[in-house]
Amino acid sequence: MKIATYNVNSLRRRLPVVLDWLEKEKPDVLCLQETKVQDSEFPLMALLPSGYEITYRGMKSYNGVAVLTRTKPESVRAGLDDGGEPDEPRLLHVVVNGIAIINTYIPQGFEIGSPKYAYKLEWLKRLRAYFEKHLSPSLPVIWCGDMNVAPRAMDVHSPEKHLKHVCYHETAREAYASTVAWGFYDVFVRLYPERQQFTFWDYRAPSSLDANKGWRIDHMLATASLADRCLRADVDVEPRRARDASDHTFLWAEFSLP
DNA sequence: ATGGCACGCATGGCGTGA
Repeated sequence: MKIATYNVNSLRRRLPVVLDWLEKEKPDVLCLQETKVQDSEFPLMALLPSGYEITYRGMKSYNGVAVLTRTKPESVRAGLDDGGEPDEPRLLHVVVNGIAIINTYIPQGFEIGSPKYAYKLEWLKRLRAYFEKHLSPSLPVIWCGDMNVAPRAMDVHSPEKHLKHVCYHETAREAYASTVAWGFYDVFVRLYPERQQFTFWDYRAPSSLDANKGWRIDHMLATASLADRCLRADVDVEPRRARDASDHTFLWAEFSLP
């Protein structure tokens, strides 16, 4: 099973990139974040010819997640369900081939000390509670998406400059690590522990891609039994170089299923 | 040290992203 994750930064703007990549890579599952489109405006007609089943939850202007699957999901959930703000356009949980796939767009957090940053930390905590409530580390589970956290110093260019950045601050890394510790393994890191490989390069420094000044903030994690079955994973940088590119690119992984 | 670009929108500037 091949599964990929991609922050599109507007699905409508990125349709050619997404359709090209589906055609080229033929994943079984593609998780998208920042679709930036409310459900009534979702570009279904453009995507259906690809043959994928499409599950989506969006809102106007911001956020929004979607999951494309070869087969119809056996079940679908959206948002956190602890009685707080469900924030559906940031979490889709589908089950495909008996495997739970959780696609998240973790809040970015604006700046340290802001209410948005507190919300980010709380969101990661609530997500761990979600895993505890609905899943088990002994089951095959995949969690992927735009986590807005660079877990290690090597996951951001110039880490010393970004100690107070909301995607690298110690408290963000700790919050993320605490959710991961529920029972997940980063499959890219397991395969390539020493490799520096970013998934995001800022638009605002047009040279960021050529200078490789990026961040690894998009992640693919799996519970133990599944992580052991991940034989290949990689980041496809080419779509970041394309015309009208997103500021993120695709991360994918393959699992050999029993 | 600062800002830079892209996107969406009850759009002609602003909020948001990271």
